[in-house]
Amino acid sequence: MSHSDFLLVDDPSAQKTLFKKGTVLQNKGDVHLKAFYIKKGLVRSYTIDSKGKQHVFMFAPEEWIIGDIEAYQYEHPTELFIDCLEDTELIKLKMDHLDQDHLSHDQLKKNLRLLGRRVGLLQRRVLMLMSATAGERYALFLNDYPLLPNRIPQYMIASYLGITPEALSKIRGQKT
Amino acid sequence: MSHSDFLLVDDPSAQKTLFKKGTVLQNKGDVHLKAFYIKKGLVRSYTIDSKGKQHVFMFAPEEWIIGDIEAYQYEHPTELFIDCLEDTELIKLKMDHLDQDHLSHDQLKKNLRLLGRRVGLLQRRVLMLMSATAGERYALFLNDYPLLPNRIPQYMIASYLGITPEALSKIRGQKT
DNA sequence: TATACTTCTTAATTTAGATCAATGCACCCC
DNA sequence: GGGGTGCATTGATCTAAATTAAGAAGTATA
Repeated sequence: MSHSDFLLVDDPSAQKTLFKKGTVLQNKGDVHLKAFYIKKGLVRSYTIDSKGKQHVFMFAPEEWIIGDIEAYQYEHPTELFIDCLEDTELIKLKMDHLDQDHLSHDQLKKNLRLLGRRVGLLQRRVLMLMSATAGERYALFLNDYPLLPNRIPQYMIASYLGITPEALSKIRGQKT
Repeated sequence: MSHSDFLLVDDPSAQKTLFKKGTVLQNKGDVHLKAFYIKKGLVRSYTIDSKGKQHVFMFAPEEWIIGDIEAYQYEHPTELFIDCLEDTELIKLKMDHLDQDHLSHDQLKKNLRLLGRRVGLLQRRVLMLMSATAGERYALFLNDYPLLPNRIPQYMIASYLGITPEALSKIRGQKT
């Protein structure tokens, strides 16, 4: 599940930078988006719906890439906020690093594998959201990301799972 | 939203075939999976959960590609059934058509764009499943796929949206 | 034409999880 | 050290949608 096979971090257009916890990397409505390759730290993306409620779309720890591929592909302003949950060192990448002309055959193939894994992850998430109860969701999360729970506040995990913090708290309580 | 830019249908390894409505193209547990490019007709993929309930993962009408990229990427047997909702003419593709060595630079780039769109679609679906009410889900579906509802039984649309057929029926009733 | 599926609708009941509300703990900083 | 502010827990209520159950309407089969 690691993204360490992503080599484009050597891209000359890349700029490596350090951000404090809480820094907002992307706001809803932004255009000309970047993607972020996380060297160290933890970043998340989320939306705010019409009722003002936050929904975590994904977490990106070390070696992950985060960004709004949807907005890039369909060429509209992003719906996603992205911010740092920890002090984070990351590399900003141009979104078109995926399919730029100058990329080598091997780089394109690596990117295809990367995107394929992203599709796989999202497929699992969709099926989970359609069929799993709150308890099952948390179990799947623990299974998929055994190291993350210690680093993320529970209300954000709940948001990622599509349940309320209260519901998650109850599940964890009765699970002993 | 069309996939007409997918040119690999000229792949010499491709075999074009005709299937009757109801034909099962893929069973849960299958390995060595194919992908299917739909020339004419309508195909769907779905899972059956632990309680025996079906969940439609996606519909593929003309010019779409369907297959289990998740199982291919992570190299395990598929969870998805795939079957024909109409008499269907399709082209079977090897799964590694995505990143095969012999592909040209342009073909790789086309495939990247294709996968990028798939990621975008799934992102929207995830956010929808996390935040939208039953009514909102149906409205989004009508908006995204204005032509499909006439071709698909309502209980399958409900399944795709993550709601029951009864709930969808009520929504449609009071929407006049 | 009759018979049997399949799909859709409608209504009564139940339930998982949301919402609302109160309390308890940690950390912060000033 | 005292007073916030943010987060987790617990319990009481509420609600959207699931479940259950019946029947209606359409379509295919024989």
